[in-house]
Formats: sequence, structure tokens, C-alpha cells
Amino acid sequence: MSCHKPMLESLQRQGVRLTAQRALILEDLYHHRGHRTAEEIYRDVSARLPGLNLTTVYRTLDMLANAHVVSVFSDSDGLTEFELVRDKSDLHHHLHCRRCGAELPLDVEPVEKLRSEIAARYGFQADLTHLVITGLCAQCAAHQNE
Amino acid sequence: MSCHKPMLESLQRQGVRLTAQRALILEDLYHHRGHRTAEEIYRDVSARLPGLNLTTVYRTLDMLANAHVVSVFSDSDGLTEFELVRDKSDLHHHLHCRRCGAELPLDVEPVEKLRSEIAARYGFQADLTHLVITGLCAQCAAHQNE
DNA sequence: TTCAGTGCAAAACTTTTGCAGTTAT
DNA sequence: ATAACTGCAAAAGTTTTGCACTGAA
Repeated sequence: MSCHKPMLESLQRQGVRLTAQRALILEDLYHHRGHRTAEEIYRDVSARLPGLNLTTVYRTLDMLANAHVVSVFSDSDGLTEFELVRDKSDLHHHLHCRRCGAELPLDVEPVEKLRSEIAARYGFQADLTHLVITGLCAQCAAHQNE
Repeated sequence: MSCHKPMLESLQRQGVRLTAQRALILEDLYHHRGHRTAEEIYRDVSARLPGLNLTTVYRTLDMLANAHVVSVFSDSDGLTEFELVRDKSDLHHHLHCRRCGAELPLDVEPVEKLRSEIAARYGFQADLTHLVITGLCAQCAAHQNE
């Protein structure tokens, strides 16, 4: 399937050349919700496009970031993570337990409240499209207080 | 001045050996509110302790992180940032403009609201001691809509 | 005295750059 | 045809590791 085709065509209209590398890298991002590293994408796409170079993955991700097609951030290990920008309905956040490593979904609503409060107080338009909050999950917090 | 002395002594009580390197690295963190990289600390402390090795800075920061004396996170350039853990009254956050690079303070209050909402909904104890939120500052947001 | 801590050199790892050859337009 | 894109090799930058020496306890 190539549900990411419209994105490719939109990029092409912006003057970007269409190559197999770019199509497959974009497709890989499209088919993986959440964030991926350059290395992960390289590993996946290499399987379908032998000879692909990691440099090309970095350069393509850079291009996609400049076109605001992917968002970029650093994870807690210092690795750069890339994630496809989807529409509003795809906004999501995570709670990450630093004790057991669990990854829980966090509703957008409380975060949207923070966003509007920041807008009201400072006129600052917070991105807040993908927050990863570290802390202790309910179970681990209980253990902690034993 | 050595207002960080109690911290050193507490570490010592935990079985950590006191060295000039560690005292000065801790002092450097103490005298700089906010986050610093290993390289920045190395540059500062080297001036007072020639011969200091960057490896030692990393190892000391690692030790301090394990002792929960500093918190660790990755900035948007992928660099590892270290920050001294202070008491509640020192909690603070930042708004970082992705267009002009401005760094604005963010009150703890709206973030504390988010923390308590997360606690109420999920029983999750969010750390949220030092949030850096990217977005557009008021001025840049205005420019954007011209 | 003894083992934790340090400095040095070298490695590991992620990301970037220069250049020559290839390919989409 | 011609720029844009890619692959390769090498560099750059941050962080880690092994080992022999030093110094705090």
C-alpha cells in the first residue's frame, strides 16, 4: 500500500525530486506510528533497497524536517528521533516509567490545557505535539512507598 | 564560597571519596542555575584545575546522576545536559522559540496543574522538574502570520 | 595499605562533509 | 542537459572503555 503517496506528490510539487530512497524512507515513517532513529529506518529500508547508505537516510530526514513533514527531537539516550507529522487527530503523548520502563498513553486533553494556558499567559505557541513525560507509574510509585 | 559543601559531605557519607575534581565540578554545577554540558563544565573547571580530564567530568557526572544529585537530559542538539537537583523552590521550566532561539522562563504553576491532572487520571507521578517546551514566541508567531 | 578515582590514549558511536558518479526532471 | 541526489570514504563531535598510576581513607 502507498497511503503516503499524496505526501510524496506534495513534496514533488515543492520542487523535490522523487527517488526510490525517499519514497521508501517516507513509507517507513508512515507505517510506523511514533518515533524512529535514522539507524532503525536505515535497517528497515535497506532490506528492500540494498545498497542504501545511512548518509542518504540522514539527508532525506533533514530534507523532510525542513519541509515540516517530520518533527525531530532527542530521546533520553541522546539519539535523534524522527516522527512523521500527521494531522491534529494524531496528536499523542506518552508517560514513561523510569523504574519499570512501561510506556503509557497520555490523553491530549490535559496537555492541551497546558498549551492554552501558555498561550494565554505568554502569547507563546507551544508545539507540544509529542510529549514524553518521565516519572513513576502507579505500580512503581506504590512499591517506592513500601 | 562553598555553599555546596553540605552536598559534598552527604556524598562522602554515602561512601564516595572526596577529590578536588569532584568538589570543583559540583561547585560549578552549584553556581550555574540551569543545565550545562560536560564540555562546558570541563572548560570552566579546567581553568582552576589544569590537567583535568574530560573523562573525569563524564565519570563524575555519572556518579552524581546515580546519587540523584544531578538530573540528566538531552537537549535539542543531541547534547547531554546536566543540572543540579535543588529543592522544590528551584523548580523551573523554559519556553524555547524555534525561530529566534529566545529562551523564556515558564512559571511552574501551569505545569504543576498538568502534573496533578496526570496524577489524578493515571496515578502516574510525573517528574516534570525541568521542562523545555519548543514553539514560537509571541513576536515570531506574529511574523509568521504576516 | 588499599581500593576508588584519575589521566591518557584509543575506541565506539552518531552525525556531517567533500567529492565523484548517477539519475530524475 | 543539468542540477539534484546518492554512495563512498573520511572527518567531526560526543561519550565510553581499558589500563597503569595516584591519592583519599
